[in-house]
Amino acid sequence: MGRPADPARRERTLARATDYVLAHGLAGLSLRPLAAALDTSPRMLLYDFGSKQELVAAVLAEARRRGAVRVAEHLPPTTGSVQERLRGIWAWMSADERAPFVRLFFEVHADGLVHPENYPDQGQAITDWFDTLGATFRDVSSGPDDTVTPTLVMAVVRGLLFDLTATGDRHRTDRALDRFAELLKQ
Amino acid sequence: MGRPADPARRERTLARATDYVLAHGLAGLSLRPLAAALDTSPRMLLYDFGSKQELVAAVLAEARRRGAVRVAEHLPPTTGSVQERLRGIWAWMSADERAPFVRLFFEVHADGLVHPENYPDQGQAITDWFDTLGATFRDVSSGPDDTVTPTLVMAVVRGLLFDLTATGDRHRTDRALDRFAELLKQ
DNA sequence: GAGTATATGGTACGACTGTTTCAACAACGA
DNA sequence: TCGTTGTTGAAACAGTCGTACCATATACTC
Repeated sequence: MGRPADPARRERTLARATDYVLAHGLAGLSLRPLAAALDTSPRMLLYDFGSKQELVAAVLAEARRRGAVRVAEHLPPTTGSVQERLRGIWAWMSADERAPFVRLFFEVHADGLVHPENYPDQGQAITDWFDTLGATFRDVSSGPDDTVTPTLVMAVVRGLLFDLTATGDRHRTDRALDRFAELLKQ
Repeated sequence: MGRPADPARRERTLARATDYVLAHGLAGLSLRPLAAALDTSPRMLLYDFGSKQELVAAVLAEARRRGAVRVAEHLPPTTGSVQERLRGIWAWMSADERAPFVRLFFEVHADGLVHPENYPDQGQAITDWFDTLGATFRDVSSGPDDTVTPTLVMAVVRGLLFDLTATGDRHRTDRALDRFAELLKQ
């Protein structure tokens, strides 16, 4: 009895809040501007999420969920040469459409270095890639549970993303990835 | 005439403030706690630096200065094999003593992605490494002004640092660097 | 209608923020 | 001693932050 709950409201708010965080970043996030942009109120944000910390956690989970879906859609199984696969991963991750996601990625990592207690699953997010990439680069791995190849591939991608986002020099970073692909081929 | 100025005070404060930022990070930096830790007052910090923004800029310049000195001291010219040089760079950059510096490095990069206007020389800091590393890996470069090799080497180091700081898995990251060294050797 | 649970708005609290203002003190030359 | 310049403390200002409190509105069952 009583008024029926409306769980869709929270979901709708979460989706729009995730858009907002992807657009504006995590660092300066504040309830009042966020609420204003979402046509709601700080009161309702706390009503739905309990606290800012829980809201942020929900937003990050949602962002990661979106990213995982896109990755699953995009990464095909082992087809083509090593270079083609590597170039595909790089082209997709470094595309302009991924920029907000990449930015949030770096932001969370940096904040996690200062406040590790807030991100209990930070390591998990990194190592999760290994299952995906381990399968993709099985033919250049030293074994079925080779973690070294995925580690190196992801390090190159992340390191070049770091460079690209800081310098904007796409030509140089693209060529560096090609060089890595050549090295890996041998 | 009048009381003589004491420029040493500002220098002393800057040095200790840099220690503090390296220890506590940039994100939550606040004048009152900083002043308390430095046995001074917010009043004096603004007196010496004009504003918080200028103080931060001075601290970052000082941190970069310290880093540059250490790098210059540590990186010898081209001696030993490619693997030895690469392993030396990695061992030095991933050492525990460098952790505060690395953390600040990632923090500045992340903040620069959200507020590029505050870091006009962000790209510069990246490309500065090329002169240093270009010289160190001259024998595997395709030419005297090859920027691709330094870009790739730095991407691997930064990417693995990202991984190491997030997961703490030194064994796996060490092995990934070794794998890269083998690839580069060929 | 009453009863009840959910959903909101408005407002204020206490703790912070960077910065300013006003006053006083300290060290020098004349 | 006096004027001058550099230094410093205390307090306040105007703003923002997350959050709690209180009232009210809404939508349902009985």
